Amino acid sequence: MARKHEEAERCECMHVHEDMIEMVETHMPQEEELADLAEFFRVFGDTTRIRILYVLMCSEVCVCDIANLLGMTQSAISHQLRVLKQMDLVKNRREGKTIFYSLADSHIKSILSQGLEHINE
Amino acid sequence: MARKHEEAERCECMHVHEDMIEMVETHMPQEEELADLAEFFRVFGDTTRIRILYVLMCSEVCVCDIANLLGMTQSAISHQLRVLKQMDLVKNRREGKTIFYSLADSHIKSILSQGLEHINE
DNA sequence: CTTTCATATGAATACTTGTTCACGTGTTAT
DNA sequence: ATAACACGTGAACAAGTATTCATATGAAAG
Repeated sequence: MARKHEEAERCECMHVHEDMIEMVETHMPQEEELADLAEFFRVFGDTTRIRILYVLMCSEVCVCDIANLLGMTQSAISHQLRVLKQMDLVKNRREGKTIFYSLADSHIKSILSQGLEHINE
Repeated sequence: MARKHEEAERCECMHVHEDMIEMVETHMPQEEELADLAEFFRVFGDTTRIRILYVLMCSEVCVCDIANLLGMTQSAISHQLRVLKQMDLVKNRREGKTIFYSLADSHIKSILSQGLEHINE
């Protein structure tokens, strides 16, 4: 989503100290890392994906079960599982015709609960 | 983002047990809470906003300093600060003509570093 | 091989979102 | 009052995204 922002017209003021600029530039992650970080959090920015993650917290389940539980089409779930998989939030396992999905990492739960903590003041 | 999904055509299979369905439904947060949660994480899903947060981790700064530091227009920054403020991630303070922004909450840092932990395996 | 079932995927569409542009607001100084 | 400055904001546009629809893949059964 970050668009162009090449040469922005800047105002004249500059309140920050020189060492502050230094400090910001040393603490700020690299551009690529920032992009990865934003992409990571964007995955949590959708209720369907969050609901899928909450289902997978309870149990390993197949795609069509998730679709049933959430009242959505298999296709929609499959598309979102792809996103979750690409970000390494879920993993899957084949058993005959069905494919079972589960959480890839246990600290996903921790991130979600920290989010809940914040919105509940 | 989350669109209609009223009546989805569901496949016939149902692998999950009855008590699993029960468990999912008791652990899944309410619809409104899920929406708030997604909205919260969506704020972190943009590199500009993340960069602003990293700047504010270092120091309380004014809008135009952020614009200068990030090489973007004051307007773009102002729009994003509004989003951050609405989600209670930042607070501000007026001093004459300038308005200083700072982090509203210290555990924002914790959420960001957990994100970094994940993407660095 | 053909059919059936569970899942994946590409294209299309409606919706969302970040930035820019122009202008409005509020404060300080002259 | 007027000008200058820092910041906020609404409209508009481009780019991104979630879902649907139709179809493809891949495995098991007949």
